[in-house]
Amino acid sequence: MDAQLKRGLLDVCVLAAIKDGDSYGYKIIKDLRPYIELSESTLYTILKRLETGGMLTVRSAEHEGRLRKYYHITDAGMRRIEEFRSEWAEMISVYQFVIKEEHNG
Amino acid sequence: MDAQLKRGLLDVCVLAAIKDGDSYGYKIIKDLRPYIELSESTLYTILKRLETGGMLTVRSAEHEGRLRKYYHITDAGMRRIEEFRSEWAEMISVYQFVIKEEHNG
DNA sequence: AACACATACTTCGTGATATGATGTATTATG
DNA sequence: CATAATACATCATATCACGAAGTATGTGTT
Repeated sequence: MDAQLKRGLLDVCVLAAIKDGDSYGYKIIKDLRPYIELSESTLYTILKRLETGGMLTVRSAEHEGRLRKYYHITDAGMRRIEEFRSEWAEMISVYQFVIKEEHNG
Repeated sequence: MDAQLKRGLLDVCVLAAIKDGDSYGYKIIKDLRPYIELSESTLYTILKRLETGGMLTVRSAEHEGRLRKYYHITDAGMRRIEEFRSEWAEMISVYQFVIKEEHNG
């Protein structure tokens, strides 16, 4: 997908990936892969931003010797997803304007 | 609308604004206003980028003493709009993932 | 005449951000 | 024992939207 189009979706996709249960970086990337591709550097940047913005909280846990950081969505994060629903309506209106055909007789 | 969400739409909106007839900067802003808000500095940046990318051509003309630069969409520009239609399908799939509800019994 | 406002395009600096490259460390697989 | 997969971290870079400020002309108001 076009890099610019992705920009508005990434944050909310990451939130959606943890909204039904805590998850961690590597898993989030794999879960999102069917819908949207993102690299590790991109994801960790996003996770940091979402944490700073109070959209999620982090907890470190050891899993089979390896460190894992589990991300948990907050109320603000859930509200962000709801907000996206409203924004989608605007998106549709823009989409329809873009693909609108002129009447040619 | 969210600034990041706009990013993927702006280029294609500007193309759509000239696809049914040549237009100029100030008019494009007004025509797009009901759908998406953009400032002059943003628009002229976009127009320059689209010109460089071969999506449109420019022609200067005087209109009542004032300079106007009319923008004309190219075949590549039209193809960009068609491409957006395909991207939209991906967008919908992302949207559905984001708003999907878990089955809670 | 003086002033505000709309039209019309231009340039500059800044902040946000996606991404590749690179690094560290452990476990699993052949 | 080498390779891949897992897992997180940091840095430099390029793209880009946008506010601010500037130049210039026409229109409307008092």
